[in-house]
Amino acid sequence: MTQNNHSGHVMAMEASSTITLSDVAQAAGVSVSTASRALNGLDAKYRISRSTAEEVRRVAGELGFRPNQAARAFRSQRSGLVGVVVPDIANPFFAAIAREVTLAAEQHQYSILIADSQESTLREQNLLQEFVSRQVEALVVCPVGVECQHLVAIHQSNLPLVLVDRVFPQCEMMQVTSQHRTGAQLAAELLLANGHRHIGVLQGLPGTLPNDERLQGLRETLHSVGIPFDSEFVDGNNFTEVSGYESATRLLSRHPEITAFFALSTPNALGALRASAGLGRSVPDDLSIMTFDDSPFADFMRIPLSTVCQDVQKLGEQAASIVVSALRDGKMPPPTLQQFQVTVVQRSSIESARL
Amino acid sequence: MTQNNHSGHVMAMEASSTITLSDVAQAAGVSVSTASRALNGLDAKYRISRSTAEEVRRVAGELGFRPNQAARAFRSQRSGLVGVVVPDIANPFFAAIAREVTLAAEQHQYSILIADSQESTLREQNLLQEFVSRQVEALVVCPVGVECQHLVAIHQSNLPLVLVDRVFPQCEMMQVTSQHRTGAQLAAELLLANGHRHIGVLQGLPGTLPNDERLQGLRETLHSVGIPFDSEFVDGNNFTEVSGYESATRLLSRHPEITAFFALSTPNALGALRASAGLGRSVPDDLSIMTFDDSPFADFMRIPLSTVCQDVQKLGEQAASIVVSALRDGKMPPPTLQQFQVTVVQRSSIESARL
DNA sequence: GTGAAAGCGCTAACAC
DNA sequence: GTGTTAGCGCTTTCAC
Repeated sequence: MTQNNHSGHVMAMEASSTITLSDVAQAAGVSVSTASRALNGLDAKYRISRSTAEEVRRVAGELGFRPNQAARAFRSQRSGLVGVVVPDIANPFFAAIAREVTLAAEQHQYSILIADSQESTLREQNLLQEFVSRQVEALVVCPVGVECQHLVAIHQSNLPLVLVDRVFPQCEMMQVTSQHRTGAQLAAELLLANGHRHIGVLQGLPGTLPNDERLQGLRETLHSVGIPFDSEFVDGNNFTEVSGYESATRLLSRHPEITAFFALSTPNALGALRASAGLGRSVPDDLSIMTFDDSPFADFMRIPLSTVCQDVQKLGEQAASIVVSALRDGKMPPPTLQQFQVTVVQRSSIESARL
Repeated sequence: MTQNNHSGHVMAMEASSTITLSDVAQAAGVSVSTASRALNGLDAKYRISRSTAEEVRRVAGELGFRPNQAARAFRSQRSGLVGVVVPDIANPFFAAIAREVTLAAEQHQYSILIADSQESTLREQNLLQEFVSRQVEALVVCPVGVECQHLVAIHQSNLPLVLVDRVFPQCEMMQVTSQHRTGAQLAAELLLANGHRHIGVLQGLPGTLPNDERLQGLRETLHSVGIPFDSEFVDGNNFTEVSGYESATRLLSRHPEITAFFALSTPNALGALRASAGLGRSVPDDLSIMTFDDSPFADFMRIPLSTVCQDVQKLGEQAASIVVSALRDGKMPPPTLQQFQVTVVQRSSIESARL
C-alpha cells in the first residue's frame, strides 16, 4: 500500500456557520413563522402574499439555507426515514431488494436507514429497536426468519412494517415473498422427468418459510409419484456455500446412490459443485444439480445451473410500494401475504440419471 | 401471484404511548436531569449515588423507556448517523464496501444512512446535501467520479468524508482506492507474455481514476516493450455489461487482428464474452480476456476469467476505520490517498496468441 | 396576510 | 449529589 500524506494542508472554513430559519426570516424581513410557511410551500393554505413567499424563497436560496432535518423531524414527529434491515447487505438478493426500496424512498423524499443483522435474530431485534427510537416512519425487513414476536410487536404498535422473503404466514402482517412451494414442485418435476429418483437436498436455514415450503413442495411432488421422501436425504443448516459444501459432502458419502442435488440456494449449489469436484463426481453427467435463485453469471458458468428464479425486482418493488402507500396515506395497509410467481430456467446442470 | 387477505384483523394497541424521560424521572422520584445522567452512564462524572442511578435504570427498564433519538440528536447535535452514498447498491463491489462500513458503524452505535446515486453526479450532490442537512457525522462516498467540487466543499466544511474507489488525487481529502496502474501493468505483462500484441481495451467510465489509471498502466507497459498504444483500440463508456458488449463488438469488427481484450470491469468482460460468442470468436483459443475485479463465481465459469483483484474488504474496512477514528477523536484525520495492492489471478481465459 | 409564542424531548450549564 | 432551567431549530396554534 502506498500512502501520500499531503502536507501543508489547512483545514479551511469552519462549518459554514449554519444558516437557520430565523436568519432567512430576518433577511427577508418576515417572521420565522411566515418564512417557515413559505419554504414549506404552504402559501396557499396560509394565504401568504405571492411576493412575500417568493422573496422568502429567493433569500433562502441566496443564503443557501438548508433546513436542519433533525430539528424538523423532532418537531414535526416526521423523521422522513424508512428503515431497512437485511441479514446480509452484500448478498445480491438482499442488495437488490434494498436497492428497489431505496430508489422508491428517494423518489418520495425519504431517506433510508440500513442495517445488517448478520443472520442473527438478536441483532435484528436490537437494530429494529434502534430504528424505532430513531422514529423511522416505516420498516422493510428481510428477517432472519425463525422468530417473529419482535416483528409482531412492531406491527402492533402501528408502525408500517413489510416483511420480505422469510415471512411468517401465521402472523397477520404485510408480507411479500415468492411461491416457494410451487417453485420446488416445478423443480422436482424436472428432476423426476430426467429420471432422478435419489435426490439429495441441500437445505438452507431450517425453520424459515422459503426453506420449509421448498422442502414441502419437493415432498409433495415425490409422494404424488409414489416416491417416499426420506429426511436422511436432507442436509444443511444455512443458505451459505459452506453449508452447501458440507451437506453435499456428507450426503454423497452416506448415499452414493444420489444422482441429483436440489440446492435451496445458489451458494448451496456452488458448495455442491466444489464438493462434487472433490469427490470425483462430475456434473451433470454423473450428478445433476437444481437450485434456487438466479445470478447474472448463470449463463457464463461451466455448468450453467438450472434454477427456480424469484422475481427479486418485483419483491423489492412491491415492498417499496406498500411502504410508500402507507406513508402517503398515513394509515396501515391491510395485512396481506403476497407470494409472487417463480419461473424455472433449465440449463445444462441437469442430465438424465444414469440407469 | 396469490393474495390472502386476512380478515377480521384488529389494528391493536395505539403506538404504546411513548415513555419519555420525564416519565422515568417522575416514576423514579428524581429530576429529569438526574434521570438523564443516570441513563447516560454519567453517574461518576456527576457523582450520582449508586442507589439513585440504579433505581433510575431499573425504572427505565421496567417502563420500557426508549430515548427519543430524534430529540437527542437534535439537542446534542450528534445525530449518530453516518451517510453512505454509492453509485449502485446492488453492485457487489459497492455492496461489499457498504457492508464493511455498516458493520463497523453498528459496532460503534452509529446508524447508516444509505443512498444510491445511480451513477448520476447530480443525484449524488442532492443526496449528499440531504445527508448533510440530516446532520450525519461522517460520510463515506463511492463517487460517480468525474466531478469533485461538491465533495471538496463538504470536506472543507469539516465534515469527515472518505472517498472510496473513484477518487480524486488532485484533491486533498481522505481517499481509499486500489493500485489500478500497477494492476493494469501486471495484466498487460501477462497478456504480452502470452504473445498478445493487438490488445483491445473495453473501458469503463472515462475520466474516473480507476479507468484512467488502468489505461495508463497498460500504455506504459506497452511502451516499455516498444509497442505503440493506439487509442483506436480503446472503446466503451461505462463499467456495465452493455458497454462491454457494444465496445467489444465494435472493436472486433474494426480490428479483427485483436487477439486479446483487456476489460476494465467484470461486467465489461461478460459483455465481451457475449459479443465474442455472437461473432464466432471462441475464448480463449481465439481470443483471450483479462479483466478487473473478481467475483465468487469466477471459479465456476465456463471460461474462468483471469483478473486483477482488488481487496474489496480492505477498502471497506479502511474507509470504515478512518470514519470511526474521526468520530471517536472528533477531529479530521489528515488527508491521505491510500492505494491498496492488487493481485493477479490467472485463469484459463488467457491463452497464447496464435501466430 | 402575518407575527408572537409555545413547546417537541432531551442535554447541559448553573445553582445549591 | 441533585434539582432548576434555558434552550437546540423548527412547526404550529392562536392572535391580530
